Amino acid sequence: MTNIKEIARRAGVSPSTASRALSGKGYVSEEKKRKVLAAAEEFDYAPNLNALSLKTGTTRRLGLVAPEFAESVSLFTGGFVRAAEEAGYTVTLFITGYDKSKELEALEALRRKQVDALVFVLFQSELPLIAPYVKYGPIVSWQRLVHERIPSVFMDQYDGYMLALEHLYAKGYRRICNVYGASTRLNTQSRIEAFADFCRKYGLDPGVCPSFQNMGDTEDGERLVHWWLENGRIPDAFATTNDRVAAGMVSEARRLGLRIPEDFAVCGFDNLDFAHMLDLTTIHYPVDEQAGNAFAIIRSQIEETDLPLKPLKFHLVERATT
Amino acid sequence: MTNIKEIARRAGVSPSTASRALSGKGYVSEEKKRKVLAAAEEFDYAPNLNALSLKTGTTRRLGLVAPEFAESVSLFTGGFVRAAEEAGYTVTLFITGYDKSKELEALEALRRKQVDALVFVLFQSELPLIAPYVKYGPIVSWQRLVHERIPSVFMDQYDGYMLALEHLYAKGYRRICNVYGASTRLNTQSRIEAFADFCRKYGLDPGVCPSFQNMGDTEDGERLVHWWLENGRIPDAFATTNDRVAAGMVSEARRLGLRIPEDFAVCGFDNLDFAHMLDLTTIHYPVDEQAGNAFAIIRSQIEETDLPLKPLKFHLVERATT
DNA sequence: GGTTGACCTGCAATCGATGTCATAAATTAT
DNA sequence: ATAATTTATGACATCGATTGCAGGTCAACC
Repeated sequence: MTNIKEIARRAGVSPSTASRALSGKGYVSEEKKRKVLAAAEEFDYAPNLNALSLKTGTTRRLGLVAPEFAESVSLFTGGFVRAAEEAGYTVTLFITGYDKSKELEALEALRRKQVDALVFVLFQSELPLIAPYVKYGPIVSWQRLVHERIPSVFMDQYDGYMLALEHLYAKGYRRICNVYGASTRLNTQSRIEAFADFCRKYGLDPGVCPSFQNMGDTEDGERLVHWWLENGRIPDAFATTNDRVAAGMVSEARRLGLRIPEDFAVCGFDNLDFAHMLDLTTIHYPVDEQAGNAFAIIRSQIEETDLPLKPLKFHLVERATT
Repeated sequence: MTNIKEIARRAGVSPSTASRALSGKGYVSEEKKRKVLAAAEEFDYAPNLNALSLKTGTTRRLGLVAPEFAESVSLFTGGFVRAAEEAGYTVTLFITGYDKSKELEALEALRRKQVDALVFVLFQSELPLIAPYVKYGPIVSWQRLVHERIPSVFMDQYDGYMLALEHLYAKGYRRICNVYGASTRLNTQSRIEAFADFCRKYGLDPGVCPSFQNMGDTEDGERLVHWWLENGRIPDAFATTNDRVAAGMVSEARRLGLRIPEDFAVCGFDNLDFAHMLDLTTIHYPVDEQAGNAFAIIRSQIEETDLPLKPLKFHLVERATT
């Protein structure tokens, strides 16, 4: 439509002068500046960002790669986008559905300069496949990992899980069942350590209940209740990997007429939206702020400054299920 | 990095030939084609999308404008992004926080050719402010509205609400309380009509219970329960604007020791994730598919074809609260 | 043998901005 | 009065691709 040449013509100056007038850089006489600005106003000029991106080699656009938009991912996304917009960046979404080839597409988008940087929320690909792409722009991960070129903004869940265990102990529960998430995640390892330390501290037998791994969905929680009803004495309390599993346990228990926390207690993790509706005791996970930190790291790398990260802490939200 | 000129040089041809070889358009001898492809492979060539966008004036990037990233918005977003990626488009997110100036930024992004089109999920701005921007690219709305240049993919909630009312009637509830959403929304009007028709059909007195408007949050639901406990005989059933309100009512009732549906029934709307956890009877709203339709409309306009839209229907999901 | 048309290739323009450079006028310093 | 500096401006190259056009070869056809 109306480009800068057109504006220059209308104002009776060269494109260079028009550019200077509009950007405010370099020398321009007051008079011509006025004319250019007037022409820009009149003919509704807006710079073409693609031209700028080509020229500068940068887009002020970041890519966010996530498998889907469930609860905590959308929290993270919201926090990330807000932080980015605040600083004048824009965010492009890549949804992978746990498909590695889709993850590759996001990496290619970085290579083709469609985005300046990438944040991986959760991913499937092997690290050695992702790593070479850092030469095209910063890559940050939410998922916990160890790599010298790809920082991750994870929080070690040892502390958070210990919070849950201590709370259950304080409430008088002794036979505690661990409901862990994916066994491959480093956080599961942290939680296992936390439990071991917890048992040592209070002289409890770590083997009093079996632990469970790879639990993640509401359905897992529902099944778990049934498993226990059919296989021996139900534990005093469950410390779970996330609120979804916890919610599944709580709602299934209610359906079966069991009372919570009298028949058994449940502590969730994450403090998602619906935890409040279910009156679920849980550990609050500051996903929002963490997303802000992810952005800060990216921005630090892009702008070669050193932005401070917000220190984050888990905290207990006590409700009615413990 | 490595651009097409570099590849051309390495392959011993001109950039034009290299371009033709890479794109497969126009005549290129087999031999040179091989050489170009080999060079591209060897030197890890990837086209700069910004250059392409500048040249073609199109980005294959769409903007999605939403106030925040809560439940149903993220469902819509997920559906939209999946549909877009399927067709080779990418989606950039604009989160407004109900701030009109942020909505304007999204519109400006369209004008500056950062995106080819926009979809507004929910917005605050007046239509006459948005409308002029359609000359820069298609704009579609999820929020229901009437405008000849801005199509909206709303579903008239008359049918869905009637489904809820009929269900409550069939279950034997007669004193039904309407819990409506924002009074400014056209959908609220549709629901009021549905209720009027419903009462006429069954010879019920529409004024048997007061109706409520501008309910939207969990907290509204919680307050509503208290209001009724303090102000007269509680209705047999509540037909609500969305699951959040319904969830607030259900969870507050449980907290207060009331039994559902014996003391009162509640029917939600949307069938969000957590409805299952709360065993909430609700009306399923096919947000996913609707987002797909929103994309189809945009694509039709961009590519000047005429893609079919998927016909959508509400349906009842009966659970334990009615 | 000359015309036609398919095939192949590279030059140069283009998309819309920025920025370097040369040139020149106006101003200040010496 | 002259040198040095600041101010002002436009021509032109550049970012990285695509594409119209002109010029060329070569086989086929009449």
